[in-house]
Amino acid sequence: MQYWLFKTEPDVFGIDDLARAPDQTARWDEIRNYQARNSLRDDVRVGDQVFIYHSSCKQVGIAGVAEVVRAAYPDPSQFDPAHAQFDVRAAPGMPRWFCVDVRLRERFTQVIPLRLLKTNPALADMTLLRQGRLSVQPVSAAHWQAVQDMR
DNA sequence: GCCAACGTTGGC
DNA sequence: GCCAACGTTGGC
Repeated sequence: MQYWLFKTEPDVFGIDDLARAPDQTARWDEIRNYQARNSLRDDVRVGDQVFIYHSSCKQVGIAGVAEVVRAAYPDPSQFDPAHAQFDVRAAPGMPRWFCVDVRLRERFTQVIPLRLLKTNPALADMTLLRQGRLSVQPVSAAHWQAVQDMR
């Protein structure tokens, strides 16, 4: 079992939307970054635990935990010409982008702010703080625990 | 809205 | 394969 951090913009789809989704389960899609894609496609497995991170919003930070319930499959949005994330270079049978399904496990009573994460020495070399723009990133067991300890 | 950091594209 | 130009992310 591995740990991850997935970013999302709550104005588009946040942890509250996940909580309201049928079976509190949703497709994690529209990832259009190769490094993130490679993680999704090759390394994210059913049962992996995921921090849900809210970006580009009022309360930037880690909002809760989800669990991967379906491993990588082709992201349908890439094939839909009406979709903003349509990719003309992709074709069914030759998908370029992948998605997974996640189920909510826990919504933190308070978002753990990025501002606070930055002050924790135990997180100094966490990918989130080092490579700010990666939308799917692995989290070490030590970093996972250090974040949990900040709740 | 600004802008730094980083990712992608495409000519050569 | 290099790298300039351009596009995007995301905190502030």
